[in-house]
Amino acid sequence: MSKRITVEDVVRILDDLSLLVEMKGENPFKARAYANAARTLETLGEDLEGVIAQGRLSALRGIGPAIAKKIEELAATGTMRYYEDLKASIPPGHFELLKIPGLGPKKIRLLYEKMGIETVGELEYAARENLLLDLPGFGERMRDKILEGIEAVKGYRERRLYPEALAEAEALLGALRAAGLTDRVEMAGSLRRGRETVKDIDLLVATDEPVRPAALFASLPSVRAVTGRGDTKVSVRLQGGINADLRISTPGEFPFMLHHLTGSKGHNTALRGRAKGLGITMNEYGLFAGDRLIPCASEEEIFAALGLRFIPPELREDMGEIEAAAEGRLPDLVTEGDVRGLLHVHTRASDGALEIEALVAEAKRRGYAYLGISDHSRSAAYAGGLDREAIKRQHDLIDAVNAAEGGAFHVFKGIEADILPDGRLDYDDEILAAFDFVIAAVHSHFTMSAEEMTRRVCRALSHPLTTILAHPTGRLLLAREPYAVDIRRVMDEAAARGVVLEINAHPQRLDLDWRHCLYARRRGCLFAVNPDLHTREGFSYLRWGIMTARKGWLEAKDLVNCLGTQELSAFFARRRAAAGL
DNA sequence: GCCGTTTTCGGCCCGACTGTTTTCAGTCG
Repeated sequence: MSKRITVEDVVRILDDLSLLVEMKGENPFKARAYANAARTLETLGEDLEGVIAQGRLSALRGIGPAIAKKIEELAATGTMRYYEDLKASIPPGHFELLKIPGLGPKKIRLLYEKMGIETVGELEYAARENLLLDLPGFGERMRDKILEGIEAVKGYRERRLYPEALAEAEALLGALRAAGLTDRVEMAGSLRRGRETVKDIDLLVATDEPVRPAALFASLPSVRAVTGRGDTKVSVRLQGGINADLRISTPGEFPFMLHHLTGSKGHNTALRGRAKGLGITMNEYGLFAGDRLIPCASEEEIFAALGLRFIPPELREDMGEIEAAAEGRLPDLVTEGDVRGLLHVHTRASDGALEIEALVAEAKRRGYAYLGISDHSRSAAYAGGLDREAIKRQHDLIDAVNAAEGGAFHVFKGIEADILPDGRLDYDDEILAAFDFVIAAVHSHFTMSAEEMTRRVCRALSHPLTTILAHPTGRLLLAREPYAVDIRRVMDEAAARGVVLEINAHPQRLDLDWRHCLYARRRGCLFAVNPDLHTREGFSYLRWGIMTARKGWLEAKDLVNCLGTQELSAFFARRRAAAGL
């Protein structure tokens, strides 16, 4: 019985094959063929197993007899011979080298053939020792760029995206809870605070008998190695490479330890300062008035003992939360349940996987009242940007869907319009005016100076038909730094123009960053937590966006997609009326 | 390796940028 192969597995392997073939120096069009096949499957609107069972694989665009045969082999046996062989013929470190900006399959192959470089470490050595300068295509600038890239890759290697770390942590928690050895088991650390990337997993258990939970934790199947072991703490490295710490506390000390391990460091320091002002000493074992322990059964009671409302973990970043809690002006943080609909949704008309009807069905199933469709604009050729005719077809379709829904559900007409290098939007005003809302987004020319980029984005914000600014910094967590831009000036401009700031909920974006939300909110900006979804799975991204909004102190009233259909419709209409176009 | 026919093999998306090449190759989105 082989492991069930998902379409995501196949897509990943086809993308790998594309890279491997290119690194081998084979026909580049063969590499592209694998990538094309991956894109087809990525946007497959039906069940892969069904397609295979019916022998229809090679009928799909971009999948011919050879690739179909390989996929069938994979589905039947769980492995693909060709892929395994190819992978074995290339140093495993070459995949990591691809993460260094400026290095692609060709240059990596050259480094390997001329210099025998297989890993990031070897490349760093060669770059520092000036050994690369003789290679064609490598000069001093390239050397500096490589060294910069290596620093970034090293930093990324230590961290994980939040959902990945959360899944690992939940599996550990589940195993500990299932064993029933402890009174309480909780996550702590940056994971509990909802940080966008996580360096290690912190877990905490309460028990009077620490030996057995410690032994259980150290022997879990997902543990690769035990890296530290004391009376109250076990440190391990998991199979996936991430580190996890289990702290063991007594039931009585649990709330204090939970608060302490949740952090942040800055929050704890500030809170200890407040305690000291009240004549109270605070550490991970308790609150003490002199020698006397102030008993607290929960975090709520700890905060109360310090004269504070409960501070949700997301806010514990030393951003003024203690003052706010003291003055009773903590925000009433938005929850997933406050969200009424999703904007920024892609369809098959550009690079999405689902048709509008399927998107509507899924949105209704999840209890939403509306969707805002926003495919890519024409300049995004690589993503299948819409031309005038495609827009017309889509609008006719949306009108038909809305008519059929009879008001029970609403689809808004939107577009994700590229912000061109000079700051203009990707269509003329006549076309833009046909949409209910316009999402402006930078998708190209990332390497401008901060001055130029800021001017570019601000010009787009000043367009009267711009409704939302998408992923304001363009970052990809653990993969690409934000482009150079004066984000404060961008937020000022958005506030002045009434443009909504997107909190892109894709776990690799989470952009606008929560650190900027407070500033923007004070300037009077509104926000939209947008899934930027291309697949059915994308519906679940909303969770990460809401987490980010909560870290940014946002309430339901700050988010336009917490408005009801009529109110949002009126909001869009006001924007368009003000544009006078 | 796929596609579409020019039914048997030639073309495959592309524009911009970067660094190094003085006419272009590789990378990126």
